[in-house]
Amino acid sequence: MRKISIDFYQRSDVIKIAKELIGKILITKWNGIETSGRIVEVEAYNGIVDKASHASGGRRTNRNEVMYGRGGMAYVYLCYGIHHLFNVVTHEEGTPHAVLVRAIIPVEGMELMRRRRGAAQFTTGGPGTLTEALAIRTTHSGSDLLSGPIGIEDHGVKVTSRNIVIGPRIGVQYAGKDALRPYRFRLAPDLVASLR
DNA sequence: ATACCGATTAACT
DNA sequence: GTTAATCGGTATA
Repeated sequence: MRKISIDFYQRSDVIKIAKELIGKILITKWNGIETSGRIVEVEAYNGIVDKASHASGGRRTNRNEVMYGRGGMAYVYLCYGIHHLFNVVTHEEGTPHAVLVRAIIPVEGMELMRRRRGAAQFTTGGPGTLTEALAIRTTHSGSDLLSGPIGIEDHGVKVTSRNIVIGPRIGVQYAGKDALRPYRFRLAPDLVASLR
């Protein structure tokens, strides 16, 4: 039940951090009420050299400014004008690394998440649906994961590299050869089933 | 000012 | 397999 420390986020290897985020608990707390889920799928975005990243080539805009801040903050942006996508900013200030959280397994606050999703049966298996379940919006971009309403905790579930399936990232065809890089990580399906 | 596109999703055929 | 939804970023003028 402990919040992940600042040192975890500020390391330089975004691939390693992405893998280690698998199995951790993403929590939001609004008005004293918590909802949470276990992270089961992520993607790493490797800074200015990564054509799939919003910071590709050193691009710096109002939207992605928080990526250039220190690790341990939330980067939330609007995708396709509809979906709020949540990222964990990593590395130290000045290096725009980030990890996109693509899927969670609901843990706490099922009823509230169900209501937010607006369906009798709801899923949190996509980057846009998990933010809806946890009520994360673009206005929360820049939120501090150590002191703010969005946080990540380690509840002691052990995940080894053998339990992680690696593949190319989704929806980044425009990135040329960078689209093929093995930067997508998900918990092995049998483990996902056992934790659900 | 105008046009095009995207780190997606749910509801179709 | 296809498509509408919907808006900020980016490029072009």
